[in-house]
Amino acid sequence: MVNKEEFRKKIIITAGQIFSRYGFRKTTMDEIARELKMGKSSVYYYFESKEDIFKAVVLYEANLLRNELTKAIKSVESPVDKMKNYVFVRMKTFEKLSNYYNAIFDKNLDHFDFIETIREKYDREELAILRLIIYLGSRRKVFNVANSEYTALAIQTTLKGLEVPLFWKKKEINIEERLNTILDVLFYGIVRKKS
Amino acid sequence: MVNKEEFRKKIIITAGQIFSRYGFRKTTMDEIARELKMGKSSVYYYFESKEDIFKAVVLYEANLLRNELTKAIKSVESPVDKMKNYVFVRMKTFEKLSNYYNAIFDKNLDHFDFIETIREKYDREELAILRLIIYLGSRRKVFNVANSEYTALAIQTTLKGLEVPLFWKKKEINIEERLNTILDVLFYGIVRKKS
DNA sequence: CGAATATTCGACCATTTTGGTCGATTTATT
DNA sequence: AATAAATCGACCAAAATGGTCGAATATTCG
Repeated sequence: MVNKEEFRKKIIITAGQIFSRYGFRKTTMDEIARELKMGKSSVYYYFESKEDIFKAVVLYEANLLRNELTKAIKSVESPVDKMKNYVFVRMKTFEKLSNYYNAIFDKNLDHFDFIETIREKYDREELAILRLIIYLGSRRKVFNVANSEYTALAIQTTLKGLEVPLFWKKKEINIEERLNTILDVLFYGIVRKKS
Repeated sequence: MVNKEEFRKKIIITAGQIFSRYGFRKTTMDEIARELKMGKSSVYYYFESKEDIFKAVVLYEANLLRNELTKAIKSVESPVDKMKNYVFVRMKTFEKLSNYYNAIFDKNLDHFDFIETIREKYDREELAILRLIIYLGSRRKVFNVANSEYTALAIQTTLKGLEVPLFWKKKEINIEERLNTILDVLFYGIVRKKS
């Protein structure tokens, strides 16, 4: 193999797909190896355990999410649009990164220590982004908030509340609609009233 | 328990949900029992084996499908509408009855003898329905076919071809659109040209 | 080339999981 | 109270599973 890292990535992606279908528990190392068309022992050449692969998958997805998010807020100028984009992309992307999502939110699943670490890290990062957007909006007199820190925290709480029902997407809730409503509510309380 | 049959049905429905999530193989008897809030041995009081439950689930879903279909063609009068409804409902319902669907079409899954039997039976029934619709349309001079039997067979083939890609619904194919197109094609070759 | 290194693989193992059983216990019926 | 219906926990043999190891095969490099 030309690049060992490249191969690890391939394993991560393939394993990620299987994990997202069956969950960590019900996914077999043989299954992963079979899908990769290689012997099980060969997979162990790249990762030292099943948990290790899962960890890499979750990390990979978490990074994906962060990239999407930074891209999303960079793509627009106004703070309102930044906030809108952030919420939308966060939601849409979460839908796909089911391993990251499940790892963090599914209580029934096995919980590893590293997940807590990752969760905390990304919570912190998210808070920083939100704080920045709010601060920017505040500076431009578009937002009217007393304290960026606490406001960011409040918004993050809202977003977290939004995550769980995501799992019930089977029901015919129009997610766009719902997001827009939430954004409206958010802005209605946040946007400086004219005059 | 008031009614033993009633309880069997409850097991069938619950087990059906789990089967549809994990497949036959990866579903555990303990899991089914746990979801039903009863001991595993109690489940065995109603069914004699895991395969037995699966059989019942598939049969149950197959019946559901048939009911939906007969209802659908009875709800309208014109042969064209009957045909339209039939194709639509068949498609929509298949999406939900994943156990029946998988049992029949997923080659990777374990295959039991009883599945073949069920498949053949419902193939025969479907053919009869199609034949009837075509015959009716033919009689009313709406359809123009030489032989109901063979035409029904041809349509069934088309429907079967449509089933497999259903599984790839992840892709953004607009299923309504596609169905309509197929129906158009179907009718364009079938409907008697005016004058 | 040939030695050293990287990669793959099949066979194997210890432990866990799992479908299924059984006798005992509890609950409902007569 | 006696019988039958239903539930359950403990248990088991067989299968599945995560992981190991040494050998085999490719690849790199002096």
